[in-house]
Parts: sequence; C-alpha cells; structure tokens
Amino acid sequence: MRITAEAKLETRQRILEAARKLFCDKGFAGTTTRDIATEASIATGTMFNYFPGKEHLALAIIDISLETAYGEFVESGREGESLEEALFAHIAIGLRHLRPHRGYLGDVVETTLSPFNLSTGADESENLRVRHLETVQGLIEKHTSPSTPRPSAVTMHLYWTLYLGVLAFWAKDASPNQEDTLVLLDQALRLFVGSLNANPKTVEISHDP
Amino acid sequence: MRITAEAKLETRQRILEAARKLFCDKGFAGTTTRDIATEASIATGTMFNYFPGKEHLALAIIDISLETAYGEFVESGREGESLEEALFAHIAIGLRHLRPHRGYLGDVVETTLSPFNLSTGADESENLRVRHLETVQGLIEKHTSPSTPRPSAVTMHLYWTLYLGVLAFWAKDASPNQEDTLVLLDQALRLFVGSLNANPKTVEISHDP
DNA sequence: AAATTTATATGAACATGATCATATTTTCCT
DNA sequence: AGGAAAATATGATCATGTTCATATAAATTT
Repeated sequence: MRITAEAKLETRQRILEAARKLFCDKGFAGTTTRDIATEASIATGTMFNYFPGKEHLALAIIDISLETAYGEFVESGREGESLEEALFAHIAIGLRHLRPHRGYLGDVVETTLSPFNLSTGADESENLRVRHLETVQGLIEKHTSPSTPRPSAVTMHLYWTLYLGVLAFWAKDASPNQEDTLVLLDQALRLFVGSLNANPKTVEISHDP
Repeated sequence: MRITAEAKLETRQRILEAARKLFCDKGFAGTTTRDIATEASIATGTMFNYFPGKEHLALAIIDISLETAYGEFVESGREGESLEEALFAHIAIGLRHLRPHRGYLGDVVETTLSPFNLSTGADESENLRVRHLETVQGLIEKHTSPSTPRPSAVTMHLYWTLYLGVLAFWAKDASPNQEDTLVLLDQALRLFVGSLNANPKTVEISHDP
C-alpha cells in the first residue's frame, strides 16, 4: 500500500510535469491530451483518472504557481504596506510566478476562472478564486477601520472582474516587461480601493430590467 | 442572380433562426452543429460556409440583439442625460434585449468577447467590441469638458472589463428580475466615471514585473 | 497462499466541431 | 441556348476531448 500510494502521487506529478512542459512549449490548444499521455507514459484515458479534464490540468498548474506566489507574498512582508500597495504586491508577485504560463493563461482563465463559470461546485477553480478573494478580504479588513462595512458580494465580484481584466491585459501586453500592465493594475486598484469607502448611494430599481 | 442572392440571404437567415431557437431551447453546449444544420435544412458542413464556427454563429445572434438595443437607446434620447446615466441606459437597454439569450450568453462571451481574445483581426467579435467602445467613447466626449484628456487605451480596457463583469454577473443573477445586476452596474459605472477625471498619478515601473 | 474484492490502467469507441474532395448549382461568356 | 468557369452545397472524413467496458494489479479475506 505504501509503494502504491507513492506511485499514485508520482504519476500525478508526472502528468503535471508533462502538461506543464507541453503547454509552455506548444500552447494549450496546441497540446492534445494524447500528447500529454504519451509524454507522461500513460494510456490515453488515464489522465482523466487524475484530472477531470484538460482544463483542470492547466488550472492545477496555474494553481501551484499562485500558491508559491502567495507564500512569497507573505514572506515579503508587503502585506503590511498600505492597502493599495499590499494588493498591488499580491497581484504583481502572482504575475511574476505566472510568467512561464503567460502564453496559454488566456485559454485557461477565460473558460475556467471567468465569473461566468461561478459554480460547478467545489472544484479546483472555485478553490483558486475563493482563496484569492479570501486573501483580498483579509487585507481589506486589516487595512480599514472596523467601522468600514465588510465588502459586499457585489464589491468582491467587482474586484474579481478587475483582477481578470488585469490578467487578460497582461497576457497580451506587448510593452517591454509588460510595464503597461502595471499602469492598468495601479489604475484598477485605485478605483477599487477608492470605492471601498464611498458610501453606496441607493440605486432605484425601477429602471430598465 | 437576383433570386440566388436572395436565396443566400434566406439560407443565412434560416441558419441564424435555427441556431437562435436551439440555443435558447437547449443551450449553447447542448446544441450540436448537426442539430443546427438539420433544423435549417442544410448539410452538416454548410453552415461553415456562412459562419466561421459555432461560436461566431452565437455571436452573430448576440450582435443582432445589441444592434437593435443600440437603436432603441438612441431613440430613447437617454444619451442626453448625465454621463453616468447615459452609460447606465446604454447597458441596461442592452441587457433587456439580451434577455432571451441569458442562458447561454456566458458560453459566448467568455470565449469570444473576453479581453483575452483581443485580436484574431477584424472578425465579428472585434466589431461588436469596437462598436460598443466607440459608442462609449462618444458618450464620454459628449459629456466631459474638452479639456478632459481622451480616455486612454488602458481606460477603455478597464471599461470593457467592467462591462464583461456586469454581463457575467447578470447571466448568473438569481435575484428577481436581476435587480442585483443594477446595483453592480451602478457601482461599476460610478467607479469608471469617477476615474475619468482623476489625474493618473505616475506609477513607478521599477516594481515587480 | 489461494481466492475474492476493490482500485486502477488501458485503449477502443464515442461525440462533436471542423475540414475537404467531390458533386451540384449558378454565373458568365460567346 | 450551350458550354466553360466560378461559386456553393454536400457528407464522408478527420481531430480531439472524453467515456466506458474490459483487463490488470493491488488489497483484503479466508
């Protein structure tokens, strides 16, 4: 039982590594699940015993990078800076760790992290989003006065929207070292942080549907 | 030649109508291109002579609705209201026209309108986004003082991001009549409009990459 | 250790979006 | 009108993500 359990993990690792290599090399669309199986020395259908599908595989890779990035963020101590700077660092460090996956990030994010997908239940993409949002919520609470109302679900949706927008921009950013992304990130975060204190004026719901 | 050219258009219409019906009925993923072909009384491959792919077909349907919506917006005279209200009306009227397609809007938007896709060139999705952004830019220019700087590409990206976020929220909004979406829309637009006047502080690009 | 049960790997088969050589129809030329 | 050339329709075929009955191996029981 010991040997086998380890072998399972090893196979899982082998699949992840094969996928990572191929995705980086030939992109997400350019890599077939058969390619991955071959590279990982398993049968065509076996990877589906380890991951629900190709996209989840890619997401798992992204997830690992972001987990590492989070560790680095915590280590850096930059969560102690101003809210805006802490959020900036959180995202920027994430981007740095996502660099190797920039080429195919779009394919993953657009179909898996998109807010349109909100909800096949407790799968891996949920985890990633929820974890990120909990971190952000924690930072907000840490940096605002206790009187400030907890950010609403709508507000957090807004944050996630902005975050995906930044990721999207970054994935396509042709400026050297993706500097332009930092401008966008700065602008987006200033918007967001600014909105936290603004008291929400009531919206009349008699408008258009 | 006359009769045939009309027949072409008629076939195109038949495909669009078949797709619209099936998408509304069984969703985007639940409808196969073969279903559409059958419903439209054409061969399996024929629809690919009229549309580059299944998604473009869905996008064309969305596009028609939004074109109609734009007409109604212009008629309504609400572009004369405050910038925030004009933008609100522009989007809200769009949502009203997209209602029949709410069930499958996500599948289309996420893969076709997502900012990740920025650029297979001048295809239909480009058109939709560009048209929408031009309208918005027009509204901004109309409502701000000539001294206000033209919104940058980054700013417009931010707008598009927020717009997609609203669409995503709306597509899943379970509140009666999707009222919650209007709250989000209001919040998002207040953010955006507010940002137009704020002078962008320079961002030091020495930060993380 | 043999037998049984359970978990896992396998690759053939399936579903479906898309392609493409071929057949059919339309348009153009004389 | 008759035939050549171009445009269009067709459906068999392909590519690929995913499933599933079956085979194989591991764990458990006797």
